[in-house]
Amino acid sequence: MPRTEQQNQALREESRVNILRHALTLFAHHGYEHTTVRMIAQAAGVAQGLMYNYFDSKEQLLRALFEQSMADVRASFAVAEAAEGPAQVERLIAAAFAVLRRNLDFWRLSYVLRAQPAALASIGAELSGWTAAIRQTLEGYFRARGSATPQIEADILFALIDGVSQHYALDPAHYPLDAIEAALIARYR
Amino acid sequence: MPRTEQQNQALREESRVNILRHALTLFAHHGYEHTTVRMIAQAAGVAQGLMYNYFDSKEQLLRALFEQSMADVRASFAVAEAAEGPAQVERLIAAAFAVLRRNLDFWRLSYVLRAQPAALASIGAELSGWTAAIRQTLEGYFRARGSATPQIEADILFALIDGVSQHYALDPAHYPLDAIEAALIARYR
Amino acid sequence: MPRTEQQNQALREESRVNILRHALTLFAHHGYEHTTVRMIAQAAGVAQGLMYNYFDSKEQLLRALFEQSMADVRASFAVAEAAEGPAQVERLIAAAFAVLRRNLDFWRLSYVLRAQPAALASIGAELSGWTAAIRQTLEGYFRARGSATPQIEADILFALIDGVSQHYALDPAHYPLDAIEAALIARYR
Amino acid sequence: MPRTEQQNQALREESRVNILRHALTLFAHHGYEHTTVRMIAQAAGVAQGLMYNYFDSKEQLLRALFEQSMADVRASFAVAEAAEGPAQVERLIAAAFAVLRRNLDFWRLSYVLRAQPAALASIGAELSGWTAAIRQTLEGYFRARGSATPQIEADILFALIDGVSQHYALDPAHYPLDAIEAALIARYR
DNA sequence: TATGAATGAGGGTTCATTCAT
DNA sequence: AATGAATGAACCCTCATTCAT
Repeated sequence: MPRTEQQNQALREESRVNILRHALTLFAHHGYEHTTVRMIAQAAGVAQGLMYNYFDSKEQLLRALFEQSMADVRASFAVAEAAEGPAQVERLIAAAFAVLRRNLDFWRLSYVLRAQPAALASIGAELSGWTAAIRQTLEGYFRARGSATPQIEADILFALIDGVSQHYALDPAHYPLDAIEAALIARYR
Repeated sequence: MPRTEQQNQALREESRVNILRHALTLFAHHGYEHTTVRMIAQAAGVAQGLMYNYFDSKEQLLRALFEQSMADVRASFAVAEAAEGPAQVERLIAAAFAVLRRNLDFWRLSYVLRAQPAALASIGAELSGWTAAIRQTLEGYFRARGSATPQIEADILFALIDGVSQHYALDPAHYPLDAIEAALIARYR
Repeated sequence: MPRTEQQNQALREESRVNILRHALTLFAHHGYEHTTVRMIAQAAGVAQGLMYNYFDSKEQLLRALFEQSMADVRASFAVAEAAEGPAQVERLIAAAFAVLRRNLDFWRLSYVLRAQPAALASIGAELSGWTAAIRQTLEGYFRARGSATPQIEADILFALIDGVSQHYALDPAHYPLDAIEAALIARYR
Repeated sequence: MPRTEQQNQALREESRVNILRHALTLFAHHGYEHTTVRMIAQAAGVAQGLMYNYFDSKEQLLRALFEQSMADVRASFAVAEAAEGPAQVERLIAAAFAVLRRNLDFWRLSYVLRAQPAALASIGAELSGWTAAIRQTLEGYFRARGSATPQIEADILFALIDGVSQHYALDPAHYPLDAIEAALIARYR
């Protein structure tokens, strides 16, 4: 007897997620170009062709990966940002690093994509839009605080968060993210 | 009549530099993987095979490129850092951005390489060592100023400079680097 | 309650015929190579794997298809040929075109197979044998009529019927098959 | 020292023609789908990749092949048609079979392409246009002769030539093309 | 020194076929 | 009997590299 619709859906979802998970890790660590479809299949423990049951191409896999991770990140950030406490800037800093810690491989992947030619970099458009929005939020916070140059202030803090995030992503085991986070929050209080 | 030894050497050097220059631009803009040997040859106006007279492989070309650019950058930085003025930290900030402006393509390339698998990323070892040294220098400056947490201070400023540099490299035409530089120098005075 | 043996057999036969019918249409219109097993399954409204319950492979499906259609064609032809009337050649011409009209897709398929490599073309052996027999029959007719070169006459008429059939198969909506048939019958009376 | 421009051009032309020739034979005998790029390269005695120095894709190779052969065929036909003699229809018949004999593989290929799905069949558009023109010419001849139904006459002779050509192409060693040609010429005198 | 035609390993992708249910 | 997720061989194609000139 054939599997039920439900069984099939479960099987499919499992395979899809399995492939996505391993693809994220590999893309994040080896880059898009150096990750072959064969590598992903091997890491996921499936045949090479299976990927094409779920994604139209390697690039579509990357896209799907990005969309899903992006959704995760948005959600993570919303939760973190919604945390208690009066001070906006501090909350945003904490939220950014919380998201970074929770989605490290995705963050690495975003740095990989940033350094890509237009075609692939376009995948990061959503990310760029989102981060630009964060920068904008920051600018609003600084303006509300009465900063004389809120735009510059926002650019600076944004670059700072991005720089710290990238340094952390390069070597999470040794980078003193906690201490830096505390220092930044203290400084921007 | 055959060329003299000297003429030959001049020719060789010219070809070598010609190839290196175009390779840097292409690698910086399209990434290492998306830059083909044919593209470099075409941009440089020479035959594909010529590259192999000067470099053992595409990767060796990248290595050579990196070494030479790195030397340029060191020199640029040394000059900038040697500029007059009492304040160490400010001088370093200014030097960093001066180098960034002068070596934009190299800087882009370094961000491209950061996002590469181990094999290629190892090329950036020299850069890493050098930037670590700068971070160390920064730490010394902060210690000399009597900072309570010079290491954290150094990490923060270093991340800040790196973040700003990267944002500038992504869109130099619109990024307010001058204003940010001024603000940073004022802040760290 | 399980199905009776008879019900099962009916089901099987229905599925088999269903698959064969859709395969014929697809092979005839898209060619053997460009018709995927998935396409056949989809057209027939069944799962891909089902085909393998009835046929050992895609090629065996083609073979079975050919056998069955060939049997249909033989029967059609026998009926048409058995029609009243004295004149043998005319009757054969009319029979040939009647069969062509009734089995257009099979005819298309036979032209597709003719242009195939040995392996697949061998499937058409039965067809070739049969058509050779028709040619032989024609030769007998011409001999009976007292033709000086019955073999050549047979070859010519056979080529003529084949050529007309193929041109008709390529564009049945516009080809004046009726008029041509009438002209041929008049000519060979 | 590098090769001269002329030497290079000769090399390229030789390789191009070499590949085209073997591709024609293979396509004609095995069909387009069953001829792999590897097979062509092997038959031509070159590396698989070389084909792509001359043609953008396997399909473009087919196109180029078709264009060139078509030009040959047009020329052959023009020469044959220009031969002495008053009678138009006879001359055309003779020309058609002369071309067939001289370009047997191309003719086979055209039958292969006729049985292809739209995408590839479109390659044969030029051939179709040309043959349609011949049919039209035939119609003119019959009209000039005072035929009551020149269109039907043209269709019939055209189908006849096509049918004979195809039967000859299937088995040139045994098909009595000479005798058939003579018979046809006699009949249409 | 310099050229560019030629090579072939390895990439992404398709699809006939298998098999657990 | 029937399903469709999974398999993997083989396809077309790219591109770093070689080599005769």
